[in-house]
Amino acid sequence: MIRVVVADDHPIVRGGIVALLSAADDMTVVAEASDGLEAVRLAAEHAPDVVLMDLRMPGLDGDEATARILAATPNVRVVILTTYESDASILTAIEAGASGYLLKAAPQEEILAGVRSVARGEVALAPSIAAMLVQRVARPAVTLSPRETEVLALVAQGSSNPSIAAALFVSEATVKTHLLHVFEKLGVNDRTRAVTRAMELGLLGR
Amino acid sequence: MIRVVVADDHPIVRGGIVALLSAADDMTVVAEASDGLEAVRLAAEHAPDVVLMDLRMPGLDGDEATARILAATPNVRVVILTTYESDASILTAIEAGASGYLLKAAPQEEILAGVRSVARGEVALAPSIAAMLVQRVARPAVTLSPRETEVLALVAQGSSNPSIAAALFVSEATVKTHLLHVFEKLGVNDRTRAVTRAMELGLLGR
DNA sequence: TGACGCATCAACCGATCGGTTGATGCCAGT
DNA sequence: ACTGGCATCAACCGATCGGTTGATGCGTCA
Repeated sequence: MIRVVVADDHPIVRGGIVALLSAADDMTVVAEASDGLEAVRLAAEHAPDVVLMDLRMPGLDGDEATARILAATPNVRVVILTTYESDASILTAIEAGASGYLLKAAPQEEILAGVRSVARGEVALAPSIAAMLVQRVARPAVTLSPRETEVLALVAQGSSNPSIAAALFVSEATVKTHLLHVFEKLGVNDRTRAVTRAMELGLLGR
Repeated sequence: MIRVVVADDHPIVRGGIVALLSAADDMTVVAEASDGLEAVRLAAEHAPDVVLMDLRMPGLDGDEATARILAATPNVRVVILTTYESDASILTAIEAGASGYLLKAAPQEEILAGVRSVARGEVALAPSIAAMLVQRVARPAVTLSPRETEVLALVAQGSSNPSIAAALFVSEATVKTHLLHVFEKLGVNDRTRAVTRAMELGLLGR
């Protein structure tokens, strides 16, 4: 019997997940959480086999909750179940130690099979996530340095190079250098496209 | 007995919705659709009291499906049930004739109450949607002309004014004039902020 | 008819941007 | 010690951008 804690901030979605798992002969839902912090607390309290958790929740997101759950209860395995998110957020969850990443758009049988795999100690990835990881290994992702990200975020707010320089207590030449590095990394030629491209890649918040 | 067609492309979410409605004494789910086209077909076939439908679905989105359902079966009422979307997409659904707009994050009782209101001929709005509509009436939304939108989309792709002018077979002065109008309307001072602001407002696709 | 929104266009000017060509220094890893 | 990434900085220059000040013409609506 696979013991599961379910965490999702949408009650109607959580209801659907609980109903699906409860109908399976080999699973039982031992607790339900509506945010990341509650998921961490219930995992510690119930020591389930699997925490099945959304990624985007109020307060504490699923990736941070994953890290905390695994730090506190290393025998628990975490499966992320979410709508498609950016490559960057998927990778953050996997780097945090999630053993599975499943999509809500998947057929119900695929979600059940994923939970079972993870309970057996395997890794379960939705096919599109697996494909993304394969591609990522073949061609490592673009990353921006913290400073580059900081400068680009100010660009996205409409700041000019001189005003960014003033805000960050550096010279315009420094701002410009950071931006040129960003353009190189993202393969773009101007600030506006850099912003939209970074958003597409999940490197800049929306 | 309120007869409902449920439309959502995520099987696990649809399962949660169906479970919730089926557990209510006064509701029965007469059919389930996994996309907008199927919702239109099932509404015509079953003539339910209410179609409870997601907004963002493959093939045909909920707003277009709403318009088609109402054109073909005017006695059916449509309730949109979705995660939060942009103000613009909410308005499009309401303009298409949806009688309700509910959020998946809502408590289950609120979703049931919303469906009952709509079945009675009333309008059901999630509180945050109602608040947005009130604000919208008090302060009408920004809109961009088709040409302004076209120019701004090219800006978002990193095109310079000269290249936009060439692409659209107009002069640079025309491009610049459109952009200046966009800046005025959006209350911004530069192209980059215009793009991000328009995305925030749902005026430019992501 | 007049007003408004939209689309189109021009010229001038200062500010900003992007590219280029360097440079220094710090830190971490091999 | 060396290398690479990151952060910082400068000067010059041409291209682009944004603001300003106009203008015309079309279609729609009251």
